[in-house]
Amino acid sequence: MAKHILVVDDDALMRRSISFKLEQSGYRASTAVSAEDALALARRDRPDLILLDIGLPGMDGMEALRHFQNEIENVPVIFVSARRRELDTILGLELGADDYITKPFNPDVLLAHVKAVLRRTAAPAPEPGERPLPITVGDLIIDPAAHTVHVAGQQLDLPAKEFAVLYTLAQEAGYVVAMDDLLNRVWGAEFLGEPQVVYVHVRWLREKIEEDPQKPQRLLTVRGVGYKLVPHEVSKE
Amino acid sequence: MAKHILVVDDDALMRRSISFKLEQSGYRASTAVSAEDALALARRDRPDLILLDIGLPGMDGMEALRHFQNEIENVPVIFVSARRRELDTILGLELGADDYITKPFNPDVLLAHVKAVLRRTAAPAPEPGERPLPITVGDLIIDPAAHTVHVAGQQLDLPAKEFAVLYTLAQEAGYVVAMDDLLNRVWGAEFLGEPQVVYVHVRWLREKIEEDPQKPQRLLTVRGVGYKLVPHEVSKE
DNA sequence: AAAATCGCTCAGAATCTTTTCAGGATGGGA
DNA sequence: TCCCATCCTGAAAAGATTCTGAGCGATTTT
Repeated sequence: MAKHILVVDDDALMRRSISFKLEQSGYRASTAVSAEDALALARRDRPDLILLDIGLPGMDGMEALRHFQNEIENVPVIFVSARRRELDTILGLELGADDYITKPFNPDVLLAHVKAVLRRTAAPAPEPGERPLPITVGDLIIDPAAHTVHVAGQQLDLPAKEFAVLYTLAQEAGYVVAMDDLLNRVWGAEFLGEPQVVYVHVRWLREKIEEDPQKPQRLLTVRGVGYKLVPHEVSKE
Repeated sequence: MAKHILVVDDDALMRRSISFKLEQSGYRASTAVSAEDALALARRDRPDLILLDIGLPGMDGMEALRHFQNEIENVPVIFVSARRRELDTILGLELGADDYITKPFNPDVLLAHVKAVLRRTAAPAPEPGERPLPITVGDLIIDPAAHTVHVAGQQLDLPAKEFAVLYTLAQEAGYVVAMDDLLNRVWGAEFLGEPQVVYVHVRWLREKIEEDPQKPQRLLTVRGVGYKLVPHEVSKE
């Protein structure tokens, strides 16, 4: 069964080209010019995914998002932000969008996001209000909900970025996370700065979670590839 | 190896200064005066990124963009627009390019955008379920996701190139991989160096995975052809 | 206001990898 | 057996990557 995707954008050309691309890829696309229209449409014919432009006249994106999530059960929403505006994207994600993408974007990239979100939301029905679970890696416990980290029993306070790095690595515990991946996931795809930031944050992290930061046991670098977080049990005597 | 960037602009000075900056930063740049030329060139030598001027005579930017995206698989494109004015006209069609930048621009800013686009298009988020699986060959276990190798229970850390060689051989375990194949798959088709590098890496590898590097049991050379990786169970006493 | 924190950049140093080089071994066909 | 392309070896050069310490704004805390 073809997934139904609702495209909400006030720009006609945009609507047309997005829905063209989607249909070409086997989805069923419907379009709406405004959030109001979109809501009406969605109530009649529940979409599996909504592509929502933020810069809508009338009801704005944020508000629309709230309505969608109240009225339509469990609909993933991808924000499409009109300009490079970090604020939008961050706010959108905190408000509950499942993903975002900023214009201009490559149609293939859009498609990739659509697929990813559909896959992610399809499998494990995420209970609303369910908190992300803490991740344990050896004697490390990283709790994203509480934003806390425990190392060998001790609680740690980490700045936001450091936490994000650690959490990202923890999600792939045991596996290497490539430098680029790390940058994309922690700093976002729009990040224009130097990749060296990673070194610095890793260093600070190590100063906090490693016994001997010079000889990391938990947060290892895989030269030429990236970093990985591995379990480390305290050696017992 | 060095990423290939295709610069399309009808202004010679522009072409030269952009490609100079790119090459100076370690990229391989080629240039084209027109969209037609660019297409021809791109078909012969697939670029990793295209910097496309919008205000081209002849085939215009949008049309060129469409051609590129149809004909060249998955090529990210950055629009370079001559004026704010022009940009507005395409902002209506924000679908298509991966990024844009307006003239005049600071070369460093251009570079930052190039890097960012390459980064975000390079790494396809490694979905947890889609990690490459470890390969077992005798008492060797090669796990690309963790970037680890186990020989008879012992964990090994291998540098990137060595790992790549081993992994490539492991993928064809039991069969010979020709020298040329190995070079292509590990070093890429555009490798200009001496094929001797392979000997050296094989040697490093043998020193790590063979009990007696002089008498290889796992990584065998097939004279005149290449190398092969074969299972080797430790003889038990 | 001063002080502390955070995120980032920078440049030089330290480290590790990769390649090259030159000579020596080796093995298989003539 | 002899020869020669093919491989191997050790060492050194060349190249990349990562680590460090320091410093700078911006923001928040005191």
